[in-house]
Amino acid sequence: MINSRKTPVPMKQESRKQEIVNAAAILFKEKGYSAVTMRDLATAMGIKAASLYNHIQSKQEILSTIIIELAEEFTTGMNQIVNSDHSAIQKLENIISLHIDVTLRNSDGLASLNNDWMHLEEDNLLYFEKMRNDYEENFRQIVISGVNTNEIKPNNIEIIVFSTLSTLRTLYLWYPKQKNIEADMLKKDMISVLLKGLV
Amino acid sequence: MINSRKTPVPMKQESRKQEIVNAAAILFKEKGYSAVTMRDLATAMGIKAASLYNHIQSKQEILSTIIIELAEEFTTGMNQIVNSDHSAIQKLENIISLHIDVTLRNSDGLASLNNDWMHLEEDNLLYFEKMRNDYEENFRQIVISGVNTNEIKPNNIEIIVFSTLSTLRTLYLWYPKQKNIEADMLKKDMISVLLKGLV
DNA sequence: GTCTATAGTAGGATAGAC
DNA sequence: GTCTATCCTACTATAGAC
Repeated sequence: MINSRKTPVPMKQESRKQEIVNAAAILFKEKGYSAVTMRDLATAMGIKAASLYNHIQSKQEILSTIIIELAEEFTTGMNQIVNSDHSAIQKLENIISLHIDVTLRNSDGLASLNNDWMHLEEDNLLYFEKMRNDYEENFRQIVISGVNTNEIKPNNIEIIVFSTLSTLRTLYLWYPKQKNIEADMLKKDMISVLLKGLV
Repeated sequence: MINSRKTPVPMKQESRKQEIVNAAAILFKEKGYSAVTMRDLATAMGIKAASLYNHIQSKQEILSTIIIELAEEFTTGMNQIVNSDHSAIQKLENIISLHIDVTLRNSDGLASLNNDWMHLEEDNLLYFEKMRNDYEENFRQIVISGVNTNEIKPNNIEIIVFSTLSTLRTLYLWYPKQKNIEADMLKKDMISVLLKGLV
């Protein structure tokens, strides 16, 4: 709920809810959704558990806020890439770039997206699974078109899709540990390693 | 139920505990350690929760049985590879092979090793973390030696280590979905994709 | 080896005072 | 917006009968 007051306010509404969501993402990353209690979260916020419910409706709402927002970000980014008229290799480079951008902006939330999506309920679970499947299928089709145009070596398609996606999906685990690496350098090196190989 | 008789039987002791551990690994893979209850596990085994405690001491013991055994398997395998006199590339190929072998044998347990190790307690947590750090450091040193002998392109070392390990560590998520791929073919293709690149 | 019954604790969430 | 108090449910684990 954005701007739910009588007097209109310039910007940055609902920041208390966002603070809770951000704090929750950090805890979910450390222990997983199921192992984090509302009391843990309240302690991290410096308040009591009951007070959380003035800002959020349920623990489940926190999880879906984290995950659905990120999944939509990936979906939007992928759609732009798919609808561009770049080569397959350029599209893959843009996908790597997309993952790095999202990881820099919200690496905590990506932990939930990767490990706790199965705790989403009802419609949100179905919605997430559809976005995830579509994302993978778009990725696969880009790889296939790259093989067809001889841009990509004709290895087993599924292994290419899996190995590349698994690296991009676990960036969130690794990036925060790297102290002195800039986004542009990271993109360049990831493209080099993922697309051009080690040897 | 195997071997539940008065007369002693040659081999395969404690199989009831192993059945419980195996059933638990499947459930832990689906929902994570914290979200799986002893009632869930008992239902999967076709008994009541209280009956589980005739075979195991605690839920925690199940988790540590799954994880520590696998971690020791990786540690043993890595030590053999490190102490061999192969080239860096050959060592990396053997590491890929090790991961594929372990994944084929126990892909369910690998989910716990990857996602639920932080729920280990006390000594087991420290023991696990030491094995994991040592494993990564051994991996890193092999990559470094490969760069020094010009076997491996001098990209950012950490990116090479991270991208390769993240693919190998998430094999368990992907392999069971592949119907018609044999271990040898998988090894060959993984080596090709991970070491020689896509382009 | 499995059962019923239950102890003891901790979880998500609500009511109502301030 | 936060608090205290509390409800109700569900959890891990134990005791003791069969």
